[in-house]
Amino acid sequence: MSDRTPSADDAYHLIREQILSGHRAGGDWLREGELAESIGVSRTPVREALRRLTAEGLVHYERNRGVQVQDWSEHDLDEIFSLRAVLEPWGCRLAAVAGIVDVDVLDDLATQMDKVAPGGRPTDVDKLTDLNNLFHRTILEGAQNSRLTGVISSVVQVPLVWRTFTRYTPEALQRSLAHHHELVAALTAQDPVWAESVMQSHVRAAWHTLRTPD
Amino acid sequence: MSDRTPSADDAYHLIREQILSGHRAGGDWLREGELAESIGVSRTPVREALRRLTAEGLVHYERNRGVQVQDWSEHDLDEIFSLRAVLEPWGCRLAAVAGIVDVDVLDDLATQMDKVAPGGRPTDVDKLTDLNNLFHRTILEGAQNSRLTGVISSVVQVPLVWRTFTRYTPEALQRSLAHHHELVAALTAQDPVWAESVMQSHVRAAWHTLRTPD
DNA sequence: TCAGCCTAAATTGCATACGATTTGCCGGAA
DNA sequence: TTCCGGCAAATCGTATGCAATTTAGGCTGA
Repeated sequence: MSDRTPSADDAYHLIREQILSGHRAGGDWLREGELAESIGVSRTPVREALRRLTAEGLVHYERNRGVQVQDWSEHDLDEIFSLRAVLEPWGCRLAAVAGIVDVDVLDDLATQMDKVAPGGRPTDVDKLTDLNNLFHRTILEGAQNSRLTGVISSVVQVPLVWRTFTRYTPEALQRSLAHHHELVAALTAQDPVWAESVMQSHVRAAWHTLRTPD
Repeated sequence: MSDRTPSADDAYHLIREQILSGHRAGGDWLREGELAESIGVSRTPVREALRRLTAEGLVHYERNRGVQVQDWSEHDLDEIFSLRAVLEPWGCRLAAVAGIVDVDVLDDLATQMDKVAPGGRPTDVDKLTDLNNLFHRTILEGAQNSRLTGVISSVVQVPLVWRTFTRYTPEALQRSLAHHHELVAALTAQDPVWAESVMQSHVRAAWHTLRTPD
């Protein structure tokens, strides 16, 4: 009961992590046998993990052929961000109206992000990513619609989007960080229109930032 | 190669059908052994089906305890319809702009629904349900955003919503059928504002219809 | 009577084995 | 050389068996 193996949805988390981090590239085949061996379990739990990832859209499944990591085009990015640009501002407005978001937590997250990326130059992208995802999720939870939260997170789980900040210029990142503080202010003021429009700017700015570089 | 068993994502479709049709009520436990025997396969493919259903939110999974059919409250209905009321009108607007929806197909579907429910009294609810789902899906596909389509269908797959028409009064159903024809007209005219607002009326009317009776 | 433990049945979690399908390679014929 | 058939290797799909966990019931003792 001490080193209890939570068991093999470890497999799920491990594989998922490898995909989101970009360690497994789009198009790579994921072989059940290989994964099972590397994780140290049998194929059964690996298959289970792969089916979960299939349902979430992170991998692509073909009967009798296996699964490969989904790969992502500019078109996918547009789909994702046009959807986000509708849903996140709406959720942010709902959160402002409901007024149950803990703005102190939010403010703390925004400040931590400032510290991790002084001058728009991140020192720890993983940390920044975690903080950012938590920030957005916290706001959405304030909208009191669990399906909204679920839908957005299912759509955002794409390497390119997940690791958004690896592609930001210092200027873009600083603007993004400023948006966070403005969101805190709008939510503190419980002004739904303000909150919605800042979030809309925030998402659309991110969209363009990811589209143009490279 | 003639009677090739497509195999046991049969299991998936069978179980899913039983849930959506209300044959398995919310809260019912789904035992792997029982399902396997009734379907005529081993537990392995049944487990796979159950995991898919878990990912889709149709059933609730607890480790070492099994899965039970998700049960649904009025609050779930509100979550679903408030989300639909944002997404479907938006998708409808996009479809009107894109102008690639085959309005003849749509018109045909709307007409078929009239015939299946003369005077707002359905003769075959399953047929009506199928036609309605296909109608909505066809419009959404015209929005050219596959994630939008996926997100909405994942949210709509709830017995209460899926079998919407079993709870309609003749008047409500007739209004719904009229909306369909108006949607065809708006999409034919390629008027995004018209299309969006009709769809918004359509969804919100459905919401209230499902909320009030009983 | 009732709380608590302890055992047995039911059920799930995982590993393994084997059949089925697909893929890649090799040789032969045009 | 190129195309095509066929065989072997790789890989997936499913069945089965056993270990681990949970649940239910009865028994004991206060």
